Amino acid sequence: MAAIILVVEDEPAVREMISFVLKQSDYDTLEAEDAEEARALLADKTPDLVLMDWMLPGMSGVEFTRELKQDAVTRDIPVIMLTARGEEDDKVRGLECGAEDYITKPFSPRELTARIKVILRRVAPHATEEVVDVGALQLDPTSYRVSVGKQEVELGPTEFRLLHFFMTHMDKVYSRSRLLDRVWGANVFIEERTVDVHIRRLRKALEPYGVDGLVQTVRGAGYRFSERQAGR
Amino acid sequence: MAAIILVVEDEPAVREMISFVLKQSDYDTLEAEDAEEARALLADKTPDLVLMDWMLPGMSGVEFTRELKQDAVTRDIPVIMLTARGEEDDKVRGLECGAEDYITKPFSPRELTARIKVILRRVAPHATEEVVDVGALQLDPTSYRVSVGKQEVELGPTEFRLLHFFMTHMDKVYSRSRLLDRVWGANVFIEERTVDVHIRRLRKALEPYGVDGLVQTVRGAGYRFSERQAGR
DNA sequence: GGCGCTTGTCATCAAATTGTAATGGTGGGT
DNA sequence: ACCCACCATTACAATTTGATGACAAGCGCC
Repeated sequence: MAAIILVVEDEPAVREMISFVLKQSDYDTLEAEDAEEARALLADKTPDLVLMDWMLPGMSGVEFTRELKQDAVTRDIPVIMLTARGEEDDKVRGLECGAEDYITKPFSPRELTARIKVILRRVAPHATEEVVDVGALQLDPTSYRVSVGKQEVELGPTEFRLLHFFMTHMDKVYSRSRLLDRVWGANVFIEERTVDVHIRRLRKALEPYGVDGLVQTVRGAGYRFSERQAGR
Repeated sequence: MAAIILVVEDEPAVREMISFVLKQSDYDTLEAEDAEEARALLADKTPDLVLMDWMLPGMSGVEFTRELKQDAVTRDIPVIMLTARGEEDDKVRGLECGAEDYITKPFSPRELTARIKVILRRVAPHATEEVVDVGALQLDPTSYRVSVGKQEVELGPTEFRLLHFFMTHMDKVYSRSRLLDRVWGANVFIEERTVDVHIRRLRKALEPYGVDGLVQTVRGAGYRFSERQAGR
C-alpha cells in the first residue's frame, strides 16, 4: 500500500539513484526514460506521483506534463519537476504547465523525500505510510496493524484499505461509487451493493472493541467516518 | 561496527545523497566539504575508505589525495575519486596521485557500492558488523552464526540473509518484491513465489527452537518479523 | 566425475477473501 | 398505518493467496 512514484529521467545513473532513494524511503517506483515509455507505463499503472525531468529526449518534460494535465485520467496525479540549478525562469514555466512542485538538481535525499511527503499528504494521504490515530483506534500502514488500545483488530485486506481510507478522510460522506473508485481503484466494475458488504465486515470487525459507531450510514448519500455521534 | 567511509564533497546535496546511499548499504559515513574539514576529521577518526570529489574549494581533491598518500598514518586508506563525466585525462591523473579507483558522476547506487565493495574486500577483508538480538534469538553477522540461547541454529546462506534483514527491520511488512530487492539484491529476476519457499525454510529452521512465530504472514501484503503475537 | 548442499521453480492442497444474490429491516413521507 | 426506497445481513460459490513437498539445475569440494 506504499505510494507508487513514476520517475521519468533519461540519464540511467540519475534515475537509478532517485529510484534507490525512493525505495529506501518505502515508496514503490516505476521508471521511464522518456515520455513514450512513461505513457506506456501509465496505460495500466496509476502512480501516486510523478517525478519528471525537465530535459527529456524527444518530448520535453514540460510538454509531457502539460499533456498529463489535459488527460482526465492522469490530471490528478501530482508532478514534481526536476531541473538544473538556478534557472528561475524554469521554475515559473514549470509551475505554469501544471507541475505541483519543483526541485533543482542536485538535490539531497532529504529534500526529495520531504517534498514528496508534503505533496502526497495533501493529495493522497492514504498512500503515505504514517500511523493514523482516531480516538482509541490506531492504524499503522507500515506494520499492517490495526489496534484499539492494546487489542489488535483482525481485518481482511479490503477492510484494511477501507478503514485506512476512512481514517484519512474523516467527516466526509462518500458515495458507494466514490468509495469504489478510491478504495478499490479506478475503473473497476463492481456492484455498488458490494460496498455495503464490506462496510458490514468492517463494522463487525470493529464491533468487539466498541468502535463500530465510527462507520456511519448517511441515508441516500453513502457512508461517513466520524467520531461525532451520528445525529439526526 | 560497519566500515566507515569519509565523503569529501563540497556540494551539500551531492554529499548527502552519497552519504544516504552508503548508510542504506550498511556503511557508516563521515562528511567533509573540503580538505581542511577532512583533515580535522582524520585527526581522530580513521575511515576505511575515502570518497574524494575531484573539484574542491581550496585544495583540490587530487592534491589532497596526494597529501594523504604521503602521510604514513593515512597512506593505507583507499581513495576513490569522484569526477565529472568524460574527462579521460582526469582518470589518468587521478590514479597517478594514488587513488585506488575512479567514478564518473553521475553514478548509480549500484556502481558506487559495487566499487566500494571490491576495494574494501581487497583492503579490509572483513568490516565487522554488529550482533543482532531479538528475544532469545541472536545473530552474529561476522561469524555467520545464529543461535537461540545456547543452541545453534542451522541456516542456509539465503535464509541467513533473510533472517538478518528481518531482525534489523522489525515490525514492518515487506512485500515479496520488496524482499527480493532488499535481501536478494535489486533488479534480480526471480519469481516472487520463491520468497514463500525461503520463508518456509526459515520457519522450518526456527521451529525446533520455538521461535518460528516471529515470521508472520500478512495476507495480501507480505511478511513481517515481530515479537508481538500475530492474531490468527 | 561424483557427492552433498543450496536454490529457484512448479504443482498441488488448504484456507482466506471477495463479489453477488437473496432476504429481511428500517425509516420517513404521506 | 402503509408503502417504497434504501440499507443490513446472511449465505454461498468463485477466486485469490499462501503453505508445502518434490524436483532439477548449479556450485564447490574431494
